[in-house]
Amino acid sequence: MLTERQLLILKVTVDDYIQSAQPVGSNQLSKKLETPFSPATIRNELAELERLGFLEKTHTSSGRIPSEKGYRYYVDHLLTPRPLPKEDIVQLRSIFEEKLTETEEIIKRSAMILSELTNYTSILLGPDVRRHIVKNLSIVPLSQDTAVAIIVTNTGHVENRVFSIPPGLNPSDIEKMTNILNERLVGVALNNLHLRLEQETLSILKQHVERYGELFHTFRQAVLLPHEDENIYYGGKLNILKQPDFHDLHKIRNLMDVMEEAKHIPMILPVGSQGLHIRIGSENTLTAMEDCSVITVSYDTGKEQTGSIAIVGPKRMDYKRIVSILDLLSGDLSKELNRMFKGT
Amino acid sequence: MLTERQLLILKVTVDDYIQSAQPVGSNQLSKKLETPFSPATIRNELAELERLGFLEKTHTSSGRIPSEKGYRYYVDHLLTPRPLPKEDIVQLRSIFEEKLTETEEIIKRSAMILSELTNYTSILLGPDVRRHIVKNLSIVPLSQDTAVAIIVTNTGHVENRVFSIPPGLNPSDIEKMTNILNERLVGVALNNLHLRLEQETLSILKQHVERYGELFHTFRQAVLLPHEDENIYYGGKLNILKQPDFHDLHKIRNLMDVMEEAKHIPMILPVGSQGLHIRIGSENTLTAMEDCSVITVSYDTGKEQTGSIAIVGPKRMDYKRIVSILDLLSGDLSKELNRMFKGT
DNA sequence: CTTAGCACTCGAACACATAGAGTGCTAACA
DNA sequence: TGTTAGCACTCTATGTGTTCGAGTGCTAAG
Repeated sequence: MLTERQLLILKVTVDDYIQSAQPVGSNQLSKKLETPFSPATIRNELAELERLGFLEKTHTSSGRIPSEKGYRYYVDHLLTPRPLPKEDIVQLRSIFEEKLTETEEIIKRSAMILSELTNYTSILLGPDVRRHIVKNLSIVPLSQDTAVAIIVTNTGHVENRVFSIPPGLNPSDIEKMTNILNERLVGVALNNLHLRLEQETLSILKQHVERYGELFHTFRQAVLLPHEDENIYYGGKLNILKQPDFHDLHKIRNLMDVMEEAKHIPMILPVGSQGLHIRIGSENTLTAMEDCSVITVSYDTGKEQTGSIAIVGPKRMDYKRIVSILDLLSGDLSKELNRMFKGT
Repeated sequence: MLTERQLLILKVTVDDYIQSAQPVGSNQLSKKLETPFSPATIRNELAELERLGFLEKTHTSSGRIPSEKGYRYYVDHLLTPRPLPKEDIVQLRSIFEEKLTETEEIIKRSAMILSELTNYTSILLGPDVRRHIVKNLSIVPLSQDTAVAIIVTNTGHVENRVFSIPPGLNPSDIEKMTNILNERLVGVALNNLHLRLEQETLSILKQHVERYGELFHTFRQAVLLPHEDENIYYGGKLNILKQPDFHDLHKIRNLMDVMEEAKHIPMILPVGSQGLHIRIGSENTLTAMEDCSVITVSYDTGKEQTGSIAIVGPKRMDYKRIVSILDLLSGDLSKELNRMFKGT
């Protein structure tokens, strides 16, 4: 068990290192502590903290830096979230100032403000498109052999895909098909659409639409998969380059690569989980992120749908500040989005 | 005027430096030349080429590297485009293999393939959305007070925007409005839409739609500006980090910053111009790009619409190869897109 | 005009010395 | 018994000197 003084020294050490990015020595600490102990005393404590695995040295005669275990302890027990400065709150709230009408816009904007405010990279995931509810379906013919299928969801999201239509098809058949689709599929979630399409509409189409087979087939193909990556929004991708912790070009490239790959996103932003989570260094599943810390938080958009936010920075991240910021934003975002879609 | 031999030496020097990124010395050149002159002779020529401003030294006793003037001369007079290797052609043509139905998809894919093939960054600009022709307009109500306006263009592009509707409006009025808009605005280009909206539809709406004022106002607001930056596609943004020429993190950040800013894009990709252009180093308008060369080419999509492609790399760029690649791709792209939209 | 020869220059790599920040340990102190 | 002053020690960062090699410019001979 750590003594009061050890806790204090650990806290101050981590705080100092987070702020300065320089190993912290006993002299510095001695000056900084409220109850000033001599450097020698502090050296003893530092040695003990190192023995316990909370601190590390970069080389034999250097000051101490927090180990991952140290950061973890700091985050779990020593984090005293202080209220955000007013100007930060103002800037965060500015997201909702200009009445944006689209979820997408608000999230985009949040990503930008977050990265400005934190100087780290922000990744935001919008509510899962696949759970949106179909509000309207339409088919607009473009040429002899192509048409565009448009699906509007309850959130105002619009999916659209060009598909080919069998040449020489009777235009009224397309209209009929549109009507049938709307009758049967409005109210269905996008991820069920495919299934329902066959169950509910195929037999009816058969009765009313000539050459339904070809048309149905290409249409079905078109609505098969919503673009999965268009739901990810980034802010401050280049902020990584600002961090003194990252100097190895190779690692930077790896990191940026991983973050942009849509397929890695679920590893960074655990989709299901609620609340705020902090992953430090090797606690991240992706090895490219072993030098990073990631703070994630979920927000909800009503109707049991959630989105999530991640801030990616160095392990030497300003945890206190980021936690406060994310707490505030996730709340605000939830409120705003719920307000927007209360009537849909 | 340069002698035959000087031309040869200049060409080989540039080629060699492009390939190795190392200053080129007289010994190396002597070995590499077909008619082998002694290093001493070559030194004399190099000195002359330097005096004329085509070559530079990094320090007094180093080999030579091309100056901007040198690159310019090389590009203008010494570039002998050789046919692309087969595998490159195969990879380029693979863009059109899987029959993509949307312009956007094809361009996205081109950006990716280009960056893979060149190891530089590619920026592609799609055909100017504002010149697309309205094919269909529709309004889908989402809730009591919001609706989404959807505009489909002849290219299959779909613009959509959520806007608010005055509460308590008669739903049939929205339908009426949609009909009127379709009657009057189909066939109009997006950039004229705003003007035509007022000229053609306002008076008719007045007659048929109750409380047309509020509805018209918010709808008008919604279709005001298409998102201008959604027409830019990047490939291999991180390839910059691969180039040995770029090591200064600060410059890299500036460069990447500039490229991602939509407002700078017109400076990189001159929208109006036809054909292939090469800008070397300080020939670029943006100071952040003074260490880069940019090769741009336009492609056409029929109906007098054009898009453009840029490859951004170091001044020490493989001009020969990139020019060949862009030549081929712009042709293929034009053909394919023209084919796709011949019937619209 | 070409080239061999040569003195010269500069950068990269390496060894070495020094200063400074920090440590651990011991012994003295309260 | 906990705290602290003192001291030897360690390691990094910085600067200096040396050497090696690649490359140059110039001169004089071919």
